[in-house]
Amino acid sequence: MSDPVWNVMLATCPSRTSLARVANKWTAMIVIALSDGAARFGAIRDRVGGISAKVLAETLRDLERDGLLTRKAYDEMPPRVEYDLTPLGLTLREPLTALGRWAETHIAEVLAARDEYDRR
Amino acid sequence: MSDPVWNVMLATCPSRTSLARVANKWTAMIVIALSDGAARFGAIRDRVGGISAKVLAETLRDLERDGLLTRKAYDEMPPRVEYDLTPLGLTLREPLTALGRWAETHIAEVLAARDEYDRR
DNA sequence: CTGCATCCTTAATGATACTG
DNA sequence: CAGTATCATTAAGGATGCAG
Repeated sequence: MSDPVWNVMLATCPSRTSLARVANKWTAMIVIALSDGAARFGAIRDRVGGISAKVLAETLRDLERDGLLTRKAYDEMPPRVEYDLTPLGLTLREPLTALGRWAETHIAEVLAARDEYDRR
Repeated sequence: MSDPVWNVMLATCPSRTSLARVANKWTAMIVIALSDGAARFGAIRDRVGGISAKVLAETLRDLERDGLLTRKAYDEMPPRVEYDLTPLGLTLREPLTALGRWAETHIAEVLAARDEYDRR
């Protein structure tokens, strides 16, 4: 028996939920923030500019649930929690850092396009 | 004079707005839908399962504004409008189809991870 | 057919305060 | 430090009707 034929273009295909999680700016930035290895909650928050503790905690929980990263809480005071990409999460590093680089590489063209569009 | 050093990890960097547009499920699916060439509004809506006319029209306008696709309205009745990726938009084809394939390829692992997470 | 306008509902995010 | 809880705000999305 082979797998179902997953297709993200179908509204009801389970793979759609996965695309929604992965094609997401917070996911992209968190994966980028973890590209060099494990990091603590506070370090991730510092790296992902503008993210609130609430959104970060929620997104990290979602990513852990989807098997993209691990959460390791040390029983210390004050608390220390480390997040790290799983092997599955590591497979996202390339496509998502590529998207981040795309945004940086082409922003000048995008800004120019917006400017021209808005002048009409 | 060189360009500013764009960095999507900075909340106020203009490239962040570009990442937000590009790391987005609707954007990904629309780019995928246009991978084989120009398509009409209705054809895109049919290919991107579950998208409403409103969201599609809004997203297409945003993508046109950012210079990622062109919109060509023919003066006919009933109307016909064709959308096509620009050279800039074409550079997104690879990273975004890669994300779509990722979602389809790894959804089984993701579902298994969710299952295990939820059983705790 | 391809939208836009409107209204409505839901989801995402932000702000603040607080606890182990 | 790493969250959670709560409340308020904003953005995203859906439904319907209508127009060129």
